[in-house]
Amino acid sequence: MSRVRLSGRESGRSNASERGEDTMFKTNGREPRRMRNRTYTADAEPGDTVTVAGWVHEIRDLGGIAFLILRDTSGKIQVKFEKDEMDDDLVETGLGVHRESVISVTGEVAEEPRAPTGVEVTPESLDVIAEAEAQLPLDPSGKVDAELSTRLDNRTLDLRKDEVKAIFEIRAEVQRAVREQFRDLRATEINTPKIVATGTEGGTELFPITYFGKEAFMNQSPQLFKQLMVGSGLERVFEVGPIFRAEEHNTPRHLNEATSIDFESAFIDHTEAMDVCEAVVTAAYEAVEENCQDELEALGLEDEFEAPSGEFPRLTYEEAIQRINATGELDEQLVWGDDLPTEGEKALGEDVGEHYFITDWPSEIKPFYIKDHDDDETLSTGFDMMHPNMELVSGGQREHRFDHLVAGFEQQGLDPDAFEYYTKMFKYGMPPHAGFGLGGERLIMTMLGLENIREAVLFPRDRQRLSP
RNA sequence: GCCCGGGUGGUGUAGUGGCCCAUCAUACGACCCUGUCACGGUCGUGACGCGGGUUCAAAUCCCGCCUCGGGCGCCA
Repeated sequence: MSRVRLSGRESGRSNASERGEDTMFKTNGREPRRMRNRTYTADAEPGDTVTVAGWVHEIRDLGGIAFLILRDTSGKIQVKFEKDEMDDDLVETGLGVHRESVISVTGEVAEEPRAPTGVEVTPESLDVIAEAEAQLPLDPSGKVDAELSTRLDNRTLDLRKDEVKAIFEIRAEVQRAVREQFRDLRATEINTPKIVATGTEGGTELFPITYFGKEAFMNQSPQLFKQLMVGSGLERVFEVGPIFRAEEHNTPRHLNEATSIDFESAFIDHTEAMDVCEAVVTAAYEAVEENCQDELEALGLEDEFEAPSGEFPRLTYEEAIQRINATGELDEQLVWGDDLPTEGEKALGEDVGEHYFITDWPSEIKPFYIKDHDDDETLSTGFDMMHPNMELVSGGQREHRFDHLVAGFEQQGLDPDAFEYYTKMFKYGMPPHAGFGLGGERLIMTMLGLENIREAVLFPRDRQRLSP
């Protein structure tokens, strides 16, 4: 039986124990003495005398002998109590703690084939650092399920479960890979304001706030700011950051605070933006496949997980509605100009069976800042990138010509003056540019087959949830 | 915003008018058990979201409220 290993650490990421001793509790000389030489359970080697610290996962008392399973971020280790041969106080303390209490145990590690991980610790001393209450609001050992709502109310305990922790390790890896891919493409990471004076499009619901007595809003997208930056000396930028939407929807795929992965570049067109989009999503999958095998295993996905290979099919809007109509899944046939209903998206996704783009949308159903085709102004350069189950990305070539931009505002019933901070920069040399916004949580959700987008956020904000 | 469906011990559930001072699992408490690994065994503690109504009788039916989930619309 193989030992529980430190998640992901052996696959290229830095490992404290490889650099020498555990540094986590050594860098600060003011840490309690007993923490300085703490050893991760996964690093406890037979013959060593170690101090391991973590949570009491389970106690199995067989009478004359008892086992305490101690869990930390690296895995679990068995602590053995032989009652006749050990100090009574030590036994009483060790076996008297409630599950999920934090303890530290110092003792010798021995090879033991009968132990779950092949090694076990015989305690010489034991400290109860933080006792947990007897009744827990959810069961971190996973023997009894908890509903999502209960889990979100008790996220700390929820993330003591390997399969939940794995989602966020993977999320971190996705964000790392995405940043690396953007950096490889010479894009500069930027951070734009989340408190703004005006919305991006005006149509979508915004969260109003008071800003020193003035009306302000939480930003629903970095769209306008990232466009302003392609005209700057940076030329090509990306941002991974929060967006806020006040829509009162109640679905497993919407959040009121979400993470948007945004990209925008000067001197590229919408087809090149699609190339970047494809590269970024593929890079995220490949990084997870390469560096997160333990996490995929914890989620039971080790066999089925597969990075997309090759190019994503690019369907025009017209082809898309024809294919949807051909599936016969919809009661009414779609006609040119219709937005794609959820049911249609699903039918098409099933038909295509992989990530794909929908291009050449009718101009009228795409936002004003998306450029129309030069040879056909009824056709937009806007594109969506779809996972078979849902929309992940929206992007396009942007309107960089001042006159056309202002006309677009007016056509959508927006007051160009309210956006003067934005439009005026189009008078001083704005290059042609394109980009996209990718829903970070939707990427994680579809990648891991999560049933609810809230599972991809530590502390989701939805229509009814404002805390924790 | 419109529509639909839920809320039963700490947690997850069974229970569609009387068989329910409510089922099962897990947790918790006590006791037994020297190799467990979802340890096992015996006993015990613990719940019908809130308010009102119908009825001889309500967890169960009705109304309001609170709360959770979902469908549609919408969605960078």
